[in-house]
Amino acid sequence: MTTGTLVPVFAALGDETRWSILAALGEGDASASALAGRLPVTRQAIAKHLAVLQEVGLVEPVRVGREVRYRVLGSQLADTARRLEAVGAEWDRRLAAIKEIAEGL
Amino acid sequence: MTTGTLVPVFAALGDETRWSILAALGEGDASASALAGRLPVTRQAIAKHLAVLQEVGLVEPVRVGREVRYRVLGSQLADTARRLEAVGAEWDRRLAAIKEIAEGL
DNA sequence: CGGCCATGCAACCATTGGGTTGCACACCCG
DNA sequence: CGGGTGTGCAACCCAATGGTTGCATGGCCG
Repeated sequence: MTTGTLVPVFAALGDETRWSILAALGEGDASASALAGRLPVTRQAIAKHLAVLQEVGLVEPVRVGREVRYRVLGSQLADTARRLEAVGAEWDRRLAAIKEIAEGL
Repeated sequence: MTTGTLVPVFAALGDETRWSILAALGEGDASASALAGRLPVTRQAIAKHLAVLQEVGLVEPVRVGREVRYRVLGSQLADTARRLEAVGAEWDRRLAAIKEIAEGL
């Protein structure tokens, strides 16, 4: 049910490079070029990654002079975590109920 | 840091079809063939998905007679959720600290 | 104990997607 | 005000992957 816009977020989180970007941003906002300096990929590749991260709301652009810094949004991560936990709990609950019925209790 | 074996789980969760499979399993264990009955994909496709879901520990095979039912493991989902939340909280904390410094407080 | 039914494996196809190079543009700083 | 620096856009490449069909296999159930 609560599957809504959740899947794209996981798709975004299912890439190692994206995590390095997020980790780097976790130490302070940075531009695509700056990130390209400390990661083993091109600036353009990073730009693409930042685009998908922004699209799912995990990151936010901030114009500073002529560059565009990106800020990681931990709150979105926390939100996703909560929704994920809810789904898992629901399945556990339902399966427990089924198991009880199956065991004839 | 805690990036360990987390990414593949998200990659697995980043697919709509896989979620339908998980949702279906959430209503009770089922075999690949049974799932193929209620989903608009081939049995073989489902088998592949079940393989990747099993590999990241989101699902568990259970032999029943000559068929192989699959059980969804909500606990793994809950665990993933907790780890995700921890990472998000960490980033938020660090960024808050940076912000304070930047503001010269 | 024989046939049916579910599984497993393999080859193949099309699309997505991460990555690159190259170029155009825009903007700020000196 | 001019050139370097940072962005954006486009074309292209290759590997991964979601999906299919087809066939082989193997184990229950009647």
